[in-house]
Amino acid sequence: MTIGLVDCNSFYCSCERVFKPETRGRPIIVLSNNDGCAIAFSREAKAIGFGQMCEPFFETEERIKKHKVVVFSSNYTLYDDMSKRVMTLLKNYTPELEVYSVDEAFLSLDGYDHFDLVEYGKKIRKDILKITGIPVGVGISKTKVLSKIANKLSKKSKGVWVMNTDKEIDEALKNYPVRDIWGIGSASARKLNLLGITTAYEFKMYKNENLIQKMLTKTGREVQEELRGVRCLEMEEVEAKVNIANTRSFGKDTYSKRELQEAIATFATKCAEKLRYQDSVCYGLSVFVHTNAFKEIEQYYGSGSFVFGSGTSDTIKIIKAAWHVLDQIYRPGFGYKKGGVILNHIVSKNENQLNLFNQDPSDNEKLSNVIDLINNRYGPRTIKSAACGINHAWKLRADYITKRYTTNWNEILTV
DNA sequence: TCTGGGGTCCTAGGACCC
DNA sequence: TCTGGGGTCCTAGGACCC
Repeated sequence: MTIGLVDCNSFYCSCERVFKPETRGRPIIVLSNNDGCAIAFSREAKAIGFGQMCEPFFETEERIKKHKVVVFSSNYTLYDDMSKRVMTLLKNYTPELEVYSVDEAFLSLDGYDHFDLVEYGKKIRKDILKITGIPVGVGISKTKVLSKIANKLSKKSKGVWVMNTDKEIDEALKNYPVRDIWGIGSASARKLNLLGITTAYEFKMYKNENLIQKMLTKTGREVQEELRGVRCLEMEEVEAKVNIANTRSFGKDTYSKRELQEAIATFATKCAEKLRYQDSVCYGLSVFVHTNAFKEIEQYYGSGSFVFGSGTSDTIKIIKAAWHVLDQIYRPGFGYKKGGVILNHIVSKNENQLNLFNQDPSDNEKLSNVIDLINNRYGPRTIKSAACGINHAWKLRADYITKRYTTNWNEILTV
């Protein structure tokens, strides 16, 4: 019974660093969409006091200058591609890989007990670094929750941490704050503190399981069992998404309905592409727009939803529905700062039920598929609905964006 | 005065994650 | 001037059914 967790160190920063080797050893931060706030920090940046998730960028500019921090806008095209490379390599080290997020994956290592797991972890690290340029940490233990902890401890040693005996595990848990356990957030940590529990070890040993179930629900109870080495969270197949969203802050306050329509159409298009990519259809969507919550002005938050007669993944249909909702929620006079489209009630294309009373033949699957093909070959948005507009006055800021070195021939690295 | 019992389905909201 | 985005799971409670 062994599970490994491989996690890329400061992933976004590391991706940028691969193509800018001159930034080695220098503090790096990566900004969120719209250059709004800091979301990723290199080790050097953490060492000089950065690291607070979502700290507003403009409030840190002084410190950034002072420490000569290298700043990047986020470049998700690059990060996604680098992520795929890392994950593809990781498949070589396990019969079963669960990609948990863009920068981490669980490896089933059942039956590897006779291996020298520390050496195995070191090999994984070395190979990934050599081939992709991304440094990773490897944690190995009995359950997912424990391997998460092992992974965190790996960052403070040489990148690999294995704990498989009860002694090794208890020793680690005694110094591990309950708040830092995977699955225990601030609300649960507060409740556990009330019971006098502050370390992972105390949580593991706490005997009143019924109370834990009551206070932290099933989720919290499973975490407790996992700390005890009992597997509750299995390796999972990566399943199709149940909700698909595309939401953005606008670069400026937006008053014009026309501009909102363009933004909403763009979000809807993006959602529909993701939907088709996973061979699904949706039965409903919701749309929201709201004013700038940070300003002391009259606020308005509008949202509404739409239900389709039968499942669809047709971009045109989805845009029309989203606009219909926008018509209902738009109030003139407000400066909108944020908006989004969320698709829900998603099922596999094969399970789509046609509606007896509403057999809509306009669902143009072929058209959407051809558009996808063209956009895949010639670049995103080569062809799009005119509804999305051209100028994108609402567009976000990205003043420090790097090139798409690995996915676009025109932006390939020059040496 | 007193008001059954056993279900299912859906949704909103909380909590958590990266 | 400026404040991110995209997900999952669980539970309680309402609506509804027989």
